[in-house]
Formats: sequence, C-alpha cells, structure tokens
Amino acid sequence: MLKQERQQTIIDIVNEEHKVIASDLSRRLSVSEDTIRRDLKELDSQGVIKRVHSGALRKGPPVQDFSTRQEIFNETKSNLANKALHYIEDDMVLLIDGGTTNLQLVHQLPLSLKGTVITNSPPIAMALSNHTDVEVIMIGGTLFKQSMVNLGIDTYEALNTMRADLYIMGIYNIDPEIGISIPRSSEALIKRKMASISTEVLAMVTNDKLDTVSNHIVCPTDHLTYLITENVHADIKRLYEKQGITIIDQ
Amino acid sequence: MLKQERQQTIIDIVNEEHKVIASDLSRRLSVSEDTIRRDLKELDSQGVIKRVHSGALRKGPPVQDFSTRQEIFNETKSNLANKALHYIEDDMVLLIDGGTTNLQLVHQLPLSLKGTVITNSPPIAMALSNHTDVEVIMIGGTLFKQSMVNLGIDTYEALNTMRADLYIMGIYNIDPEIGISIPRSSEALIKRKMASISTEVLAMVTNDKLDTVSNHIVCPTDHLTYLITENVHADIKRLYEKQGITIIDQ
DNA sequence: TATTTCTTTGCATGTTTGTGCCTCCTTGTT
DNA sequence: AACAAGGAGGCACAAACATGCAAAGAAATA
Repeated sequence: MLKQERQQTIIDIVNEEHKVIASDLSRRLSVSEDTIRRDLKELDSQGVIKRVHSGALRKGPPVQDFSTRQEIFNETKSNLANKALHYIEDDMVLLIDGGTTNLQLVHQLPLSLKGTVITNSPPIAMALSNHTDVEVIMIGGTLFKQSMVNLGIDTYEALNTMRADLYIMGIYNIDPEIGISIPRSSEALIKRKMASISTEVLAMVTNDKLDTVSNHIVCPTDHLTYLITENVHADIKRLYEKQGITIIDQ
Repeated sequence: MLKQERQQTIIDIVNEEHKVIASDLSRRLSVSEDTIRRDLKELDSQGVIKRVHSGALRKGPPVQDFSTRQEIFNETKSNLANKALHYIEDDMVLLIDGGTTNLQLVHQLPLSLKGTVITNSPPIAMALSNHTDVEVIMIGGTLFKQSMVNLGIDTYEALNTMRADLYIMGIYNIDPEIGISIPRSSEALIKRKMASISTEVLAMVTNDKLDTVSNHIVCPTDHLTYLITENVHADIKRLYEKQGITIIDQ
C-alpha cells in the first residue's frame, strides 16, 4: 500500500470515527506504529488532523457522540431534505431508518404533519417528540451504537407485522449497476426487509456516496421510487431514470 | 479513552450540570481521582472551568434564581443516583424504564460498566451510546411522548421473552399502603410486567412523590427490593422496612 | 542494464507522557 | 480541637514518542 494512499485512508478513518488510536491504526493498516506516528505527524503539520498523545482527533468541532454529531448543520443535507418534503403528505405511514440525513429530514418536517412514523432509530423517534399529530411506532431490537439503529432478529420479526406507504432509506453506498450497499450485513438485512414492506422507497444521497460500493448489498437501485441528489451529470441521471427511478437533482 | 477526549467530556458535564464532584467524575469516567484532579487543574489553568475544593464549577454568568432551583433539583436526583450505583455491578442484566431520575442515573453509570441494559425509553438508550461494553436492547412499541417510553401490546409481548436481574423503576406516586401508582393505565401495565420479569426492583424517589397517589396502581410497595429516598422520618422508614424493603435514605 | 540517489520503512535506543499509588499536608466540618 | 475528606508532590511503571540508522525499494541517470 502506497504512503499517500495510506494517509488518505487515515484521514477518512479520522473523519468517520472522530478519533483514532495509533496502535489501532497500526494493526488495521498493517504497518508499524512508527510509520503511523510519522503519518500522523505529517498530517498534523498539514493541518488535516489534530495530533494528540496516543492518537489523533478530527479537526473542527470537537464532536464525539451521535447526539452532538447531529448538531453540525449541513446545508447540503438540509437542501436534500427540503426536496424530499414534497413527497411527504398528511396521513401517510412513513418508515424512516437511521442516518444523519434522515434525522435532518425529520427536523424539517412541519409540526402540523399528521400521520404515522415507524422507525428503528431512537434519535429519529426523539426528534418527533413535538409533532403532536404524528404517531411514532418504535421497532425494538439490539441497539447498534455506531449508526444508532435497532437491529437483529427482534427488529426483523417486528417488521413482519407492519407495512408503510413510504420508506425513507438511509444510504451509505449506491452504484447504478451494483445497487445499494452498506458495510454491515445486519443493517443490509433490515433495510432490505423495510423496502419489501413499503409501497414506495425514497432515498437522499450526497454526491460523495454516489458510485461507491461496500461489502453488503441491500438491493438493486431499481427498488427505489425516488432518488434525491445534489446536481449530477445528465448521463448519470439518465442511467437511473432508465431503471424507472424518479431522480430529483435540483 | 484519550486524555483529550476525557477532558472534553468533563467540560461537557460541567456545562451541563454546572458543578461536578471529583469523586463522581472518577467513577463516571472510570479513572482514578488523581487523574481527575490533574484534569481539573489543567482545565482550570486553561480557564475553561473554575476549580474549587472537591470539584469544579462552570465558568461564566453567575447563576440566576430560576436555574438555581433547577440545579438543586438536579442535585437531589444526582444524589439518589449515586446511592443507586452501589447496587449495580458488572455483568448484570438491567431493565430501566423512563423518567428523568432514571436518565440521570444512566448518565452517572461508569463508562467502563459491562453488561446489558433493556429499556423501552429512547432517551435512556441514547444516553448509553458511549458505554462501549453495555449491550442495549430496545423494546419497541408506540412512543408515548409525554414520558418518552414505548408502550402498548408490542411492548408487552416483547417483555414476555425477557428477564432481568434488576429493574430500575421510574416512580410517579408512591404510598406505603396504596402502593405505587401512576396517572396512565398503559404505563402501569408495562411497569407491572417489568417488575414481574425481574429478580429485584429498585426505585429512586424524591420527597415530593412520597405519600402521593394517582389513578392507576402499578403494584404494592412490597414488590420493591430497594427504595432510595432523600432523608425521611424514621417512622416512614420503618413503615417500608416492615414490608421487607431495603430503604436507603442517607 | 547498471549505478546512483532519494524515499520509505522497521528496528533499536533513550526520552517523555500519562496514570495510579503513596505519603504528607491542607481544608472544611463537626 | 479533632477528624475526615480533599489535595499536592514524589515515585514507579508502562505506554507512547523522537531519533538515528540500516535495509529495502523506487526513481532517476548514465
């Protein structure tokens, strides 16, 4: 693995996990701790990360847990959410899973909205505490803390007894040919199930997730009804529209 | 846990709770008091907090009357929680329902705690997001927003398949003769069920809830194993002890 | 291709940092 | 005044670190 490649990986890991421990990186990247230390030192002097004893921290807002992570207002996500709002109407049964983009959407739901929201994500449920006319149904399970959703057999079985008009799916990776994928198989299973019990499926994706792939396939992209993106090239747009997906990009 | 991370956590706690006790922080963050003292000293010299004997205070605007009252309230709950911590050990299966006192307790659980927490309250689940060695099992249901707990038939049925070593019950009303009661029958049902699947039951009550009653009975007081209170008169204490309850009031 | 030069990496070395424990001192409370 | 709780400073140890050096590759040049 090239040095530059490795350092980029380190940056990605720091951004994703908000902190890294040098010895940990050494094992994950299969190089000596000395090399990692040299990398961290270099990245720190470039100002990309903040070096601390025994590891490094992400620069910028000192965030650590999920609840504070949501506070970072992201204009892109907010714009996506605004577009998605057009597809949400009163008296729908919505199924919403985890992810910061979905959470942003829930925050932007009008307080006057009437309907039902089914979710396996505690933060989503809490964000709806002021929506007096929305009935919130939580699906239980084992809490997966990294993405703050309930997963497992209990979650799966609970979904067996439900249905929804619109599933708002949180996306990690999407590729027009490979489909929608995610790094954790347990999440893939639940998302697939959720899609199968919903009449329509809507997904919001930021550009950095377009045309990326990871280990576990959720479903092909043509399971989506609506795909909401930032501006994309016309040919990419066509690629999705050919599959019958309504793509909203402006 | 990284030093910087820990110090940031301390800052967050100080800002949240306006005052901290060194020995409490030691437990919550699972490091020695010496380390905490060093942290506080450092943060004080940075001017982020104000170091005082036995702990630290939040810097900034002097406390107003209203928030002072709020603080005293919190302090009571925090004290109750500290006493309750003695009954919680590694590798237990805890069942924790809703309520601000229970939430306070969860915030004060040591980060190093190992075990399982079953809960029907999304805020409780979220408060455990940093406890890496605690498996959180959420019980689903219909979210009752007023007290932020999941209730209903799904909740009841999920509880049928579980058991716990210790149930930490949130209390609204308690009277030595009438028993434990609550204004909502749906909550009473779930609490009763929770008590029935747990080996021991612990409850924390502030004085304003002692000797009060409301419509729906959860169970008689003798279903409690431990009752943690503020200081109470000896005769009230005897009243409970006569029922075989361990009462902790100091 | 062969040779030189430069970069990257891992290892060995002493050094520094972070933490817990201990002892003795200080502070606050009866 | 007596006593407990909290704190300061020193010690010890392990983990993390910087530095120098040599081997192994790359890249460049002849």
